[in-house]
Amino acid sequence: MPRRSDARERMVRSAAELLREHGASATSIDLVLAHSGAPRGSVYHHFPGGRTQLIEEAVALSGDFIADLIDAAEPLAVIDKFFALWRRWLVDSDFRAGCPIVSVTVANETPRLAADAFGRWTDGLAASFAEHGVPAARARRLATFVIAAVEGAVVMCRAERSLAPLEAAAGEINELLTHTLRK
Amino acid sequence: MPRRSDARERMVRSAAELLREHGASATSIDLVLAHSGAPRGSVYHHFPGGRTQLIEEAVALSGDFIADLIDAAEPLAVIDKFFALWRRWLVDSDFRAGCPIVSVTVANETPRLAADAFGRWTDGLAASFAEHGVPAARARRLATFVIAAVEGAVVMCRAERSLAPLEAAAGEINELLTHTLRK
DNA sequence: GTCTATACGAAGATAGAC
DNA sequence: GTCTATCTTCGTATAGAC
Repeated sequence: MPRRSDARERMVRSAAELLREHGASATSIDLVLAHSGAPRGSVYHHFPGGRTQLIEEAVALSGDFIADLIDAAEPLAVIDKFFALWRRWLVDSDFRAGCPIVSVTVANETPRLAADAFGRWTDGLAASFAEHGVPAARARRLATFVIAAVEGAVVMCRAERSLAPLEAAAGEINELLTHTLRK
Repeated sequence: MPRRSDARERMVRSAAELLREHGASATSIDLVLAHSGAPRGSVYHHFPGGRTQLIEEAVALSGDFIADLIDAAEPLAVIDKFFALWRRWLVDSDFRAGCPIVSVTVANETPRLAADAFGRWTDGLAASFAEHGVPAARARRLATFVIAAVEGAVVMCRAERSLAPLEAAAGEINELLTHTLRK
């Protein structure tokens, strides 16, 4: 028995995982409880805002996690880590899990927080490109493009149950960046 | 009053539209009925397979629609039509509607038909690239990459309520293709 | 912080009348 | 082809005891 309950944190983490695997509308309180093992009785104690608050916190957590991953110096190293993360999530879930931010966006839930996450990722990647000789405007366009390509590739990987689309994106993007970044 | 009922077709079209705007899990029979104006009483007459069959037909219809659009000769013309379609769908829906195939994929509904749709789009685009001097293997990788980038950009556009991500993808892709295709 | 009980609506699906 | 129940399950949310 934990010294103090960690049910709240487990619920947020479960919600984030369920968003990735089942989509936003299917991520119900019941499913989160079953997945996290948290007790029903304290849901509205921990989340007075109900399901909405729970989803919002899961989106914020997921956005932060990837934003932190992107905040590194070397652009090509950042890209590598980015692709490695998606490769792992896809394979570990047998191609059932994708991006939680995409899940809430296509369900038109928490659009504000989704835009926030995409914005921070873009900022981080663009800064990394800019530090390596790419003009600011192009750096931002390139960062947006890279994130879009990866997100789209992840969706295609899930449908096709194969890493091929992600590897296609990795190949094309590496080639593009090799020619664009100042060495 | 129509000579024979067109309720069935209206339901499939409504389902496709609702998939784009509300996601797969939220596209309920009730919502389709309200949107299409079709009568409740004949749902299981037209769709003995219930909601599953209705969603499947909507996915197939949407997949066909875009596959037909892609089956054109000139690669750059195809890309232009592809981007124009998404631009229009995003703006006309005030950034609330995206790709129905993405919707069913992130909800893990009808994965077979989703893979089918992506596959046909990829085939069409790759064939177009190959006819213009791109080696077969690269043509396929490039086609996958382009579709992934567009799909990801559409999701980002919805979150940010802006066409910027789609225009970033359009710019980068046009540049890439200009250098890759045989003139 | 956690429990049980409960209210209420929406969902998918079926049965039988017309 | 369309109608009106009706069944069952699941969803969010609240109330009050412990």
